[in-house]
Amino acid sequence: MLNYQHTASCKCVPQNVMKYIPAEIETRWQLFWERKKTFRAQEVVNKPKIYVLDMFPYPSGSGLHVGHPEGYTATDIFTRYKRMRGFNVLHPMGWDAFGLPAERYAMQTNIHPRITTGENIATFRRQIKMLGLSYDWDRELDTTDPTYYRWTQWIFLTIYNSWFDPRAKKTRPIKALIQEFALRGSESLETDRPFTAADWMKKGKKGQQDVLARFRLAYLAEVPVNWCEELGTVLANEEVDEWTEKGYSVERRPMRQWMMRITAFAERLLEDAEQLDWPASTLEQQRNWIGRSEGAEIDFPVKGLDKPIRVFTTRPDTIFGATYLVLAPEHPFVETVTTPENRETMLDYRNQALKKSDLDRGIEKDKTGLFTGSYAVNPATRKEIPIWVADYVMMGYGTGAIMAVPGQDDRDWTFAEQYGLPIIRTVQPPEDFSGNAYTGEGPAIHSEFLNGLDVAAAKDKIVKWIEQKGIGRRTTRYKLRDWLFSRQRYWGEPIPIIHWEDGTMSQVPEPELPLLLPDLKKFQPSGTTESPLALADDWVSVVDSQTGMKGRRETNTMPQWAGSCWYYLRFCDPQNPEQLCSPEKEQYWMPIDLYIGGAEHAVLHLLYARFWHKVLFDLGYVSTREPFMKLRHQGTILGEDSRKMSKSRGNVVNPDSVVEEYGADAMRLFEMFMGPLEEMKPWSTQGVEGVFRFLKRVWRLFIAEDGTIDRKIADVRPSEGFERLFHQTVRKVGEDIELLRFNTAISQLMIFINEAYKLDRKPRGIMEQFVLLMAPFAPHLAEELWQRLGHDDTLAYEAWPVFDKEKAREKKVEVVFQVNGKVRSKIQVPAGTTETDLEAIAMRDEHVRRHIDGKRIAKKIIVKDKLVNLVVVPE
RNA sequence: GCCGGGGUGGCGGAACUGGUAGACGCACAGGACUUAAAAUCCUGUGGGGAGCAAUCCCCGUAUGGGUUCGAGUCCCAUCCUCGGCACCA
Repeated sequence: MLNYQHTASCKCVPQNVMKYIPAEIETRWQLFWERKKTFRAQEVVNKPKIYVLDMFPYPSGSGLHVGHPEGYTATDIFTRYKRMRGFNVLHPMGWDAFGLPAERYAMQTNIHPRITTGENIATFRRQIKMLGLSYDWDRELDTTDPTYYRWTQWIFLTIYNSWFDPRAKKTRPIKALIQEFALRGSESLETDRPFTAADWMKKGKKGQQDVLARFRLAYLAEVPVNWCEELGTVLANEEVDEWTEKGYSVERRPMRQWMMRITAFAERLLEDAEQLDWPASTLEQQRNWIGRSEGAEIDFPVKGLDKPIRVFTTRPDTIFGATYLVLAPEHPFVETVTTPENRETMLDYRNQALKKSDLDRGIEKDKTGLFTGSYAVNPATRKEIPIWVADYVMMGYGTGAIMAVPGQDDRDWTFAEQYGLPIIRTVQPPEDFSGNAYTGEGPAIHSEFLNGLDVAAAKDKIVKWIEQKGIGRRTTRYKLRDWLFSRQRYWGEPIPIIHWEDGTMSQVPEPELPLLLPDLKKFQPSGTTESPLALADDWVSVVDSQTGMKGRRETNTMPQWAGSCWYYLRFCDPQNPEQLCSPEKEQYWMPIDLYIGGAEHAVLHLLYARFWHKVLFDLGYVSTREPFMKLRHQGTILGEDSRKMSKSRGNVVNPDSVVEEYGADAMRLFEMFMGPLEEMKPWSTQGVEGVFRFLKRVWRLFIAEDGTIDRKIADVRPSEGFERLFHQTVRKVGEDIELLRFNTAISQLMIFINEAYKLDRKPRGIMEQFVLLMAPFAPHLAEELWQRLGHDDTLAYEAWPVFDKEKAREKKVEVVFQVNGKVRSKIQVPAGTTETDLEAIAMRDEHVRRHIDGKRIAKKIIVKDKLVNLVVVPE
């Protein structure tokens, strides 16, 4: 049944073609594959599955870059190999097509982004098809297609309608929380503002929504954002660098924005990452980004105030050295603790700090700060310590307040020196220590009951003390912040929310999805901080048909990451009109067995997608904890001058011209032969010529000058040596593909060809099998040869050659004779020659004798099939 | 500064759990074919030295140490480089 769609033969082969002309062969086979749907994945069948995914591209106006085919070819080789090994392969491609460039182009030309996006996709599709990649094109998808973004919106609503239950460490429907509040209030949940069931009922719709917003996984909040005036949009912290590098400026301002509560998943994102087969550096980056740190929260009473200042520290053991407190400028206590005479300068200082982004604050080396005029009490020493405000403390991390311990912290030391604040060491530095703050290990000093304890023990003891006194507790904090989800753009998924005039909001009812983007007559920024959608009056204004209440649609759209957060799920069931993906198909195909894409997505895409996946997992829509089991990055391809490719340097290589000149097979082969997949490596035109020459050699080995199969390929028995090489080649190529080491697999194919050239008669059976080995790498050439060898079906599902371990074994091996570790002689012996025999041969060897004569043999090391090493000493 | 990856011929890169360093390709040189060139095929090619020669000797995987019969591979220190993070308390 499997091959029924492949059995028709292609009748259009011009049998007289004798030269290797890639353009001719390649277009013909690409057409064949397309017509026969050769690479269509089968629906759930009783066959091992494998899901191999490329990170889908943003179809930019400049077309495919040579970096794209690198990863795509790698997965293509892998999947073609797996098909031949009997796997049901899912290998799809699609377009991450929402994005700022199309919108900016629309603003300049007033051409709808849908049109430019469509054109760009057409270019990308053509270029990708020209490489002969074995995608199942029936599953092609486009994030800007309403039938796709309908489900992006659905997922948004699902997230909006969920909360994270810290007791179960799990996502639950918001309905469950509403029920709980109605029944028991907030009693079993930790919250700043607790309430009873009765309170809840009295709150009213708006009041209840405000409470729920504090729990929903998607929520609106007033947050300081990175606003880019030229782009007319906010940017996520992660995106700021990208745009500032391009020369855009970003300012800090508070805005009401949609956020996603990714922080609730920090621990799980960290924990579950341990199971993943990902590059160490990527896991490390994610760990870094999440930034877990263990420590304690401690309350410091404020003189003349009934509320204490709560600080977070990872070094509670140093509390006896806490000689002052520092609040972030944004800290809510700043106004209350600042004494009237300091008020004016303080407000001034705060306003300045607010304008700076975290980035700017980081760049400034000098620390600035102001004394508030108030004092707190160090609960350990019971001494009064001054409260300062300084912008080296960030509101977004910990509690936005620190206990400053200059003796053990470099930043605090610098600040303390600058403002003449006391410094007390509470950890004894080693005698030879000459620095300022000492952050290393050592016994506690000046710390009363902690004295003598090492850091870990002191931490333990002081935390117990703090908890006993009820002034704090052990906690874990994360650097990870909630994900700023809204963008002031037109070309993105509309957020399906309506804001009503009574201050409440509601979601667009599910049957009304997709909420389509309105057509705009003119593409221009709204002129306010809203997206251009605000200009579409008809679209924005809504009236509730039942109550007549007026409302406005949410005008923010989703970030580009949204569509790529779940596309891998849609590929499993791309046309399903009822569900984002049927559970049956999801269970069959997921998780992704191999995912290849750029390292630049190490934190952004890969973290966001994992987050959404976990929400969907908790709610039962997906069956795996993690989406991407094995991840690899392709290395950057540099220009021929070993520098980054860029238009300004004029070293950009265009895939179109490479394919035109050498063909897709040569392009594929070269990109794989350049070096290890993950490494950065320079382009080389001569290298392309080298692999092109190899392909021509393969061609000429099979095809005689008159275009028929070369008569040297005949039904003869292979020599033992050639047969051995063949079996070794099958083994090596198979192993290397499994390990994604394509460069060494190709070199083995070259070795085989070099040997085959030396033969007068080439055994047909082996040569045909060799064509199959070539197929994943140079599929067009392989198909062509396969057909000319008399097969009338595609080789895509031919069984991968098997090797015989016995036949691959070398019968003779070279053994080296060393004297004192230096190679003095080499001989050929039958494999398996015993140690005793080896020793005897070595002792007779004239080269060996020359070096041992007149000396005493102190030691003999003999390794079978490898070497004999004689250690001699002067007599 | 911290974390992670990596330094191998003229170049891209090979080298299994420590066991012949430089596979394969590029470039280069010589030869064959050709009127000639291109293409193609064959041979050679880490550096230095001795010899008419077959051959032999020394050095060599960033640097300096160490472990070992034996180190590109393991350990320590240093230098360089790429990537990430960076007032994260």
